[in-house]
Amino acid sequence: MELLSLKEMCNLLHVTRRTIQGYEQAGLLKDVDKNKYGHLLYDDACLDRARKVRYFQELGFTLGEIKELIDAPEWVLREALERKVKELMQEMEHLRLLVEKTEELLKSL
Amino acid sequence: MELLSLKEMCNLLHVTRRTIQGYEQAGLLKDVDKNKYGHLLYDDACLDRARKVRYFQELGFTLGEIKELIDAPEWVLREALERKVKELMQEMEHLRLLVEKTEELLKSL
DNA sequence: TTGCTCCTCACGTCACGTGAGGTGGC
DNA sequence: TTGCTCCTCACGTCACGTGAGGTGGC
Repeated sequence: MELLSLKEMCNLLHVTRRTIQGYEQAGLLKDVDKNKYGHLLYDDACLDRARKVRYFQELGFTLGEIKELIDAPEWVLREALERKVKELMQEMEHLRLLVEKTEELLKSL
Repeated sequence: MELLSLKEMCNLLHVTRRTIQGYEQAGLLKDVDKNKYGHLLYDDACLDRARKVRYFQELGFTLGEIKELIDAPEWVLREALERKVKELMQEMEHLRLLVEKTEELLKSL
């Protein structure tokens, strides 16, 4: 199996090494091995997992919440996602009003 | 002139005293007086200013950016707001796609 | 004296950013 | 030896949260 270096992971995920380190500190991710120079190595399962974390973060979950969700049974995930979708829709509506208000303000400047 | 207590400010703005303290530390707000017991007092100009800060925060500006903006000439404000509106619209589009993707995911669960 | 509210520090939190100090192949 | 990359701490940042310790009127 081809293993990925930390740098390759970072490039694929568009994050810095510090972000990956943060995931490790949060107990979300772990290198599968190190090469003879001590360089960190990851496999495809790690990559998938890191992508999942990224996706949950985009949805607005904290790393702590993600830790509870990422290996949770499906109904837990489902409920969390449904709640989050509602929150995001409210946030979008809030942003819409804010943009509207700001465009009015810009006209009056 | 009727002065407002810190508590009244907080209630009107729906923020905690710590938030107001943060504004003061950032150099954005200052009490106009203290009563004989040392309690902080604010006037209507403070309230307006705090509301402005809140509004800028909702738009996504940091306290540091707000410090640059709040007393800036109109064209500086205009440019900043126009940029921010564009950012917010991109963010809204991103959220829309994210919600769409998540609703698809929910169907498949 | 007790209970309540207000004050001013000041450390904690979250998700990283940003060096510091050290290692190993080229 | 120099330059480059990688490593592991560990303090810094941002906008507050959350006590700690002290004051004053009731």
